[in-house]
Amino acid sequence: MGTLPYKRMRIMSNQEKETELPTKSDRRGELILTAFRLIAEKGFEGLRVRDVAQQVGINGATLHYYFPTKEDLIQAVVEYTIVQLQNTMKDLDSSGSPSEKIHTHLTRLLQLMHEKPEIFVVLTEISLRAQRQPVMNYLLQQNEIWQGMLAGILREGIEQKTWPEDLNPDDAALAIVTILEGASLWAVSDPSRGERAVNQLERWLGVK
Amino acid sequence: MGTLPYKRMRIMSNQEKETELPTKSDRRGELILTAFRLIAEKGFEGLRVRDVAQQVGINGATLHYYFPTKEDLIQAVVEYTIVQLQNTMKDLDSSGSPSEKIHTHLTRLLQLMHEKPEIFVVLTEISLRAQRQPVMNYLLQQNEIWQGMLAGILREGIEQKTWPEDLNPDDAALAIVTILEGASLWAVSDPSRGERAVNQLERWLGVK
Amino acid sequence: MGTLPYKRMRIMSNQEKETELPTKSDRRGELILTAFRLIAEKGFEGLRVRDVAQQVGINGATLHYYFPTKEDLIQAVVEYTIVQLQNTMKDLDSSGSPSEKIHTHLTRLLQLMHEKPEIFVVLTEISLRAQRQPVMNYLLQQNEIWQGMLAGILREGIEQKTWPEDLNPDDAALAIVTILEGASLWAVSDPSRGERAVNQLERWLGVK
Amino acid sequence: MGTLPYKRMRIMSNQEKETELPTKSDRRGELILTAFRLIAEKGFEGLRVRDVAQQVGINGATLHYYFPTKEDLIQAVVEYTIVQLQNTMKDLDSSGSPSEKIHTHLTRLLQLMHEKPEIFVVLTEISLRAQRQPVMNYLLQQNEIWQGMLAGILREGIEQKTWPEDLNPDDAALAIVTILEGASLWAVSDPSRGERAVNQLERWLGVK
DNA sequence: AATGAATGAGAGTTCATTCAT
DNA sequence: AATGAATGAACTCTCATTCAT
Repeated sequence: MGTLPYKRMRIMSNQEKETELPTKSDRRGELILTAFRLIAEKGFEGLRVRDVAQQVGINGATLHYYFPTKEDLIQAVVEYTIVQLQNTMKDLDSSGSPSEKIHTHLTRLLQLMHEKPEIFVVLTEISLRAQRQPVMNYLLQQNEIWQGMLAGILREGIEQKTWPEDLNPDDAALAIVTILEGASLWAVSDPSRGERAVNQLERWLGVK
Repeated sequence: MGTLPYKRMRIMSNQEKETELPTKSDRRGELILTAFRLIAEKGFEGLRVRDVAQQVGINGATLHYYFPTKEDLIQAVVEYTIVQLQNTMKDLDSSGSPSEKIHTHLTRLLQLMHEKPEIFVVLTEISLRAQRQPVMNYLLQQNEIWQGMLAGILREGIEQKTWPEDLNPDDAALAIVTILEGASLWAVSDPSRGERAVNQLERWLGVK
Repeated sequence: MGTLPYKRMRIMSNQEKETELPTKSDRRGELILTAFRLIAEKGFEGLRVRDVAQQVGINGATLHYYFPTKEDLIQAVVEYTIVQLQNTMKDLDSSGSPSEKIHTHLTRLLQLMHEKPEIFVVLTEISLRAQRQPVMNYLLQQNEIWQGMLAGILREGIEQKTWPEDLNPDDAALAIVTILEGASLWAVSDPSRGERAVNQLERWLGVK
Repeated sequence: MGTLPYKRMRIMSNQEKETELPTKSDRRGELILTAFRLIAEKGFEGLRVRDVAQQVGINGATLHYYFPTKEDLIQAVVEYTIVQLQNTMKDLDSSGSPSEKIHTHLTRLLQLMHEKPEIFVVLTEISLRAQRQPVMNYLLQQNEIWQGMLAGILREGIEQKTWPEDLNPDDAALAIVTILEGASLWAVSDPSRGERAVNQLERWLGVK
């Protein structure tokens, strides 16, 4: 099957529906988006508030009008990033067979990985940081919620004989999450990598 | 199967045989080890040459005698980290069935993840950085070599009917690599996470 | 005699009669009073126009409608502070013996030091600043006027044989002023200090 | 008696004997002295570490090599200032009648006020600050020690009938201290002020 | 009268690096 | 091999002030 020239199944893009965070007209949103982009580009290591301000076209002091400290700006980027991902979790609540739900969810994640690969790279940056700076625990919670939802669907599928009884739903959910975390690392430099790894995962799960 | 109270199969520890890089007596090695530890602890974002020097007990200026620039020190840490991992790749060349080779390899990796989880976290830091700073291409090459060796063994196993013909060895190798990369993210804060994910992987591969 | 549980002689409080500066309803007055309080609390070193505005409940920019510059605000505080003190100088013009005048005057000053100790601390801040920023010369003039009035009364008392002929009225007036300046330093943190020092002074002067 | 063209009684100057703090050759001392001078000149309000560094002829960053923070530098200035004053307290332990001790002590203080008037202005700055920043409590302790020593000598003099029995030694000591605190305020701009006030004080005490 | 947004100038502090010894 | 001292460049953040509305 290989690397698709991307278009598995057409699902309405996240970009099309989201109305959440930053409207282009508001400064706060611009700043978050710019900081987000710079983190994706240079990592936390290379993030400079002055660069963010400059790219938005405002004075460095003005940035502090919106975000008192650099850390506040980063926190906003974290929230923005998580919200982007939460949208893909809605599929797990939708109607359909367990197998379909998983497939739809993974498909949307891959689609997002093509459209906005930065999200996944930033996510990796954030995850690394979250283990050091306990302020970011919010991310860890979200991660567990996601994993829990996946395990629930797998459990449901086991009851319905979609998957064999000896499949451990928790471990399988963890494997799914882990593969996506691994894929996130390369989202920007080689997004097809994630796609191929997830394809293989889906074959193992038989959701495809 | 859950989280084993760690000891799957006794393989001689990496720590026991390695003689490679830093002998305790030499300053250069001490500095690399200390920088390595600090990167694991605080990320590249939080690495300060002054801290490295101080923890080794020397003056900050003296560090520059051994490593002219910070980047030189980082490069040495990268090499040290990769060497640690290369040791686990020797199993892939050893005798035994393809299935056994894969299992032995994964087992040694998990063992290392328990003994020196920092290696995996630093690896993630390095991988993120490698995509921005082309100086680190060496890492990417190693990654491809590893992936190629795994694919070769899988291909061998398919010929020997260990695995079905429709298994794509490249995708499966990528999935293995990807799951380990995902597990690396949590190696320090929750090493059992990696273990459970790899266990599930091994069940899918039937190498267990 | 020690520290009186304050109430030496009942003199109508300054607070009761003053009608001068800030009516509660006007913003300008509120700002002056707030700035005054903040200077007493944190010194000129710690005075921030933003804090003044915020405590009054207006925007920082609005403050500049009332006081174009920070220095203008400070000047208003200086005037407010001096006016508060000038009220105590009226006693020096009143009827009565020289000895009584001095006593009444000092009593009212101590009363004020208990009721509004901030005035004296701010006065010290201002006096220090006045020696550097010649804009504040007004304060120095007032100081000399006060000292002159005291010397005049002493001179009057010497003629009336209240005090011995060899008392230098100028030096004695200066000593009175100086002791009150010294007492001002501690007005907020320990107002009884000033009272005890002035009591001793009055014993030396025999006005008690 | 008026304002003497200064020379009451020749006492060996403090400057001549002190060997304590800053030798001109060492940077740390230079920085303290320069900061001290700048505080006398512009107050804490106007103290800028960059100015200190520049006047010493070093880079602003180098200052932080000696004093990690501005507050550390200020603390050193406080200690320097207090040490200067402590030298004058030695007279209080010397031999001689109570009256002579007091006179010698006050004379040395006036001498210092002429030679290094900045000490007294900085002292006033520090005293104001000490009531806000409890880190500076050391100053308050010194103040109480000084006052206690004066009271002790006065008490001794009362026993020896130098002073009348109804003199309250604590209040008189406080008055002495207070007059010197008041005189400190003008030490730089008009040092004769302090001299005249202290002269008057000495006449009241009869130590002259 | 009042405000949100913006700014320039500058504050203290950090950090990798250099250099004379 | 090692260090204390020094530095330039950069960093985040502060603050009085301005301006359009």
